[in-house]
Amino acid sequence: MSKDMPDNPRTLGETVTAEIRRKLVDGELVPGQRLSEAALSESLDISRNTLREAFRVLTQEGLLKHEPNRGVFVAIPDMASIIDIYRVRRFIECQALAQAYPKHPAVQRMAQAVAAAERCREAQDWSGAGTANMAFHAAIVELADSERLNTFYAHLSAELRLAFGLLNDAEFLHSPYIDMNAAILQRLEAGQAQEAAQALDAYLVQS
Amino acid sequence: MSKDMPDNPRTLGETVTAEIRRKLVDGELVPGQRLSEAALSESLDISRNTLREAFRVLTQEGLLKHEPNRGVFVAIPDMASIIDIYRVRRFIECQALAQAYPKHPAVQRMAQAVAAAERCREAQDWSGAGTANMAFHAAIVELADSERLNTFYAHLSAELRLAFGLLNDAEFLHSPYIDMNAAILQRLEAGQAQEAAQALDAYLVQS
DNA sequence: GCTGAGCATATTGTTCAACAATAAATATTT
DNA sequence: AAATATTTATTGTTGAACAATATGCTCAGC
Repeated sequence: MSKDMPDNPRTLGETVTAEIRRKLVDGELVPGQRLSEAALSESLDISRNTLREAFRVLTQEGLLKHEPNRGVFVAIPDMASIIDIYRVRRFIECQALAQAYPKHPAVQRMAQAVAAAERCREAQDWSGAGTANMAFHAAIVELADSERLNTFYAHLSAELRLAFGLLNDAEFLHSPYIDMNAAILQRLEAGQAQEAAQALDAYLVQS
Repeated sequence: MSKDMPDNPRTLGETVTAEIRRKLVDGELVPGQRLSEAALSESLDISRNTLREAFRVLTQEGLLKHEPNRGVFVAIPDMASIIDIYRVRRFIECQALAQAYPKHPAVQRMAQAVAAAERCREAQDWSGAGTANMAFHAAIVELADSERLNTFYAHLSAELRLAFGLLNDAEFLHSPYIDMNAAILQRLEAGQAQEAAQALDAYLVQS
């Protein structure tokens, strides 16, 4: 996946950063909530200093908001932010699709994501379908073959999950688009990159 | 400019982060160099804990590299990184240009950058010309109207300045492209966004 | 001379306790 | 009630301490 989120967190700071990040995207910490240094550090059984280092990283990722002398808060993705994220997604994903060549290894990952989503729909596992959908779009970005673009997209994705953590109608959001993803994949595999990009554009524009 | 680099650093940590960032892009700290916590914290007259917070931020920006239990080093932009950065630049800037509409406020900033670069060339101020060139490309990204894209590009830009800090043939790098920038601007203002994007593509592809 | 095991040393990782600086809440005065 | 002063809680920052780890060194043993 991405390089800036090591699988083996060698240091405690990295471990706790990953843990808080997970709580954020999983909705255990809700937007706007204030994160007290004293309370959280005791709750996680770490020192305040170590927690503050994690705060800086997550703030840089856009998941937290740091207001000097006031504290850190879970980022509140306002409408402008959501619009901005979708604009960037459209900007990046469409171009990645349009300039992709059909034999790219990421195409296989797109296919796997589509298959997984269809399996999840079968099993009524909408949460899993959502995850598969996100994997699909991440794979699209991988078509561009840029490490930096991938990690950037990972940050966007996390921010988006934070935004949609509350309105959790996962079915309404993801289910109708499983077929759309399949159609996009099909066109790309057929060498119709432009058409695939156009389909994705229509998909993202209405969101 | 960008929102993640406040002009009024309210906290000491932000101040020192900005200061180290400046030293990095100005070449006072060279790639590969190890940054001792003890030495730097004493040199900057701050505590180790505050310095470590700054380290986390700059590591997240890609300017430093953190090796657990070994220390932090100035990032060494290898050839792969430089290629990656140029790939992303081409990816983003070309699309931003292609989909731009000529009356966008950022066009004015592009024009200002071109004018400044020509003035600098007149005065043999190649460092200033380089800065103007960077402002030109930043303005191109602004055409896309995305705050996140802008800050992402700012990070790329800083990383690039870090990479080119040593091989400081600023004239060779920037001077020949002043006219190219002017040509791009001219085409964009004439409503020929596609042609402008193509010119930029050729420009970036050879780098 | 070379290799490897074990020890010494320096640096980072982490914690703790304290105090300064600031903002929010509360009380006081007009 | 409005403005001002004061209290209080939280963050900002520091310094010191100790644990954990990597590096370099010493010294057998061949």
